[in-house]
Amino acid sequence: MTQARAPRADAVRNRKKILTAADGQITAHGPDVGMDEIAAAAGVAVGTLYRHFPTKTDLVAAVVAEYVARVADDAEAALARVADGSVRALDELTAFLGRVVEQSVTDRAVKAAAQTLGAEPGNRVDEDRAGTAVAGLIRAGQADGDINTDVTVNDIYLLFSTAPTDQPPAARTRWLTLVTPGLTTQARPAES
Amino acid sequence: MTQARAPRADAVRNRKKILTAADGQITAHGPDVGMDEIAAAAGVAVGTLYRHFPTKTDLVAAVVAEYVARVADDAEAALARVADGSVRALDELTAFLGRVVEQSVTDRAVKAAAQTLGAEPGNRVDEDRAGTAVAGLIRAGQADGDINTDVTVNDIYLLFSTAPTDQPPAARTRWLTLVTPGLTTQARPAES
DNA sequence: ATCTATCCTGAACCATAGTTCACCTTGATG
DNA sequence: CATCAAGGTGAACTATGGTTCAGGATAGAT
Repeated sequence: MTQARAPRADAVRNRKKILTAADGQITAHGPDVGMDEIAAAAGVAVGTLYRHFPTKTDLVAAVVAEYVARVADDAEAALARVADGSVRALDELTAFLGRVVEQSVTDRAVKAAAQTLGAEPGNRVDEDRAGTAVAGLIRAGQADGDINTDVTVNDIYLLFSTAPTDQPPAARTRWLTLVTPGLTTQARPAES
Repeated sequence: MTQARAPRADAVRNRKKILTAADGQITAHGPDVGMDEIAAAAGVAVGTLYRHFPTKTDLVAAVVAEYVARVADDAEAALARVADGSVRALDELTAFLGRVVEQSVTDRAVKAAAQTLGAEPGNRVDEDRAGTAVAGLIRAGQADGDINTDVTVNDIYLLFSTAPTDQPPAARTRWLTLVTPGLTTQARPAES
């Protein structure tokens, strides 16, 4: 067992700066930001990007992975609240969807970039975590009689992937209103 | 008044071939197909593309315009059928949405290309035609008591723009099922 | 049949953006 | 401190893809 040397402190710092900058730049200027611009935003030279991520695809994949992890955390927190019994599962699920759509300016840009570059999310672990949590929410909602019995996790994914991310907030809210009834057992009441 | 000379026959033919090829290629290989590939698919040299469309953006804009025109025709036809009184407006609207989602492999790719290149659709005329027709369908459906009173054309646009185009047919169908209840006054019955 | 304006061709040009690499800096270990 | 390998730098290289243009072909009019 040869003792592996620990990575240098500034290297760790830079890696973090790069990921943050990449996320920010992709969100702000779309998937086509140059590596140069990401590097500039991170206050680092281009070469440093390539030291940490062999290719742009890898960099984007890392950003996506981080995003997925955040979503997974969110979903698990929601499920925990439901388990406490303090809130209805349907409400929690709706709120969760809302939050995702909220941040989804990022989501869209990042996902688009990922697709364009053919990047694999890499850590399917977090994806599964999110899926499991959402499945729990759905089951709970069905037990309450609020969520339609034929609804599955795939349906949530489907809606996810079609969220109107580049639209203004009002449109995103409206979208959520329009889409929710398909999951529930209740008809949607007309708004004022 | 100087008499403008009529365009040559082969030029007209080529223009059509180019538009068809561009549509096909963009649909098949995404927005990033090269001009070379489009030219090859059209059986024409690159220079010819540039004779008809000064820039790639213009070419894409033209393709989008054609697509919009087709959708407008479809919507108007649907409205006409409703006016006959032979079909319910809600059914016709749903069917219309279904058809759009059906062809929307094209839609998505083309729209994405348009957005990437910042192409203006150009003939807002056809867009208005589609909008007017859809508005008519909605009004009719509301008169029937089938469509929720707060639904507007913008809602339809919103759903349009979020159609899961790159998904397999089964997913698209399911999506339509999930989304429709938001428009109607009825709750969705669970599927088998 | 001839003529010419219109149209087509495709090799070459150029701008952009990802990627490399030879050289310099610096954090950590002794 | 002294040392050196890990880390950082940024000019230069390269691949890709939109765009141009000088020369050749052809539809259509006379």
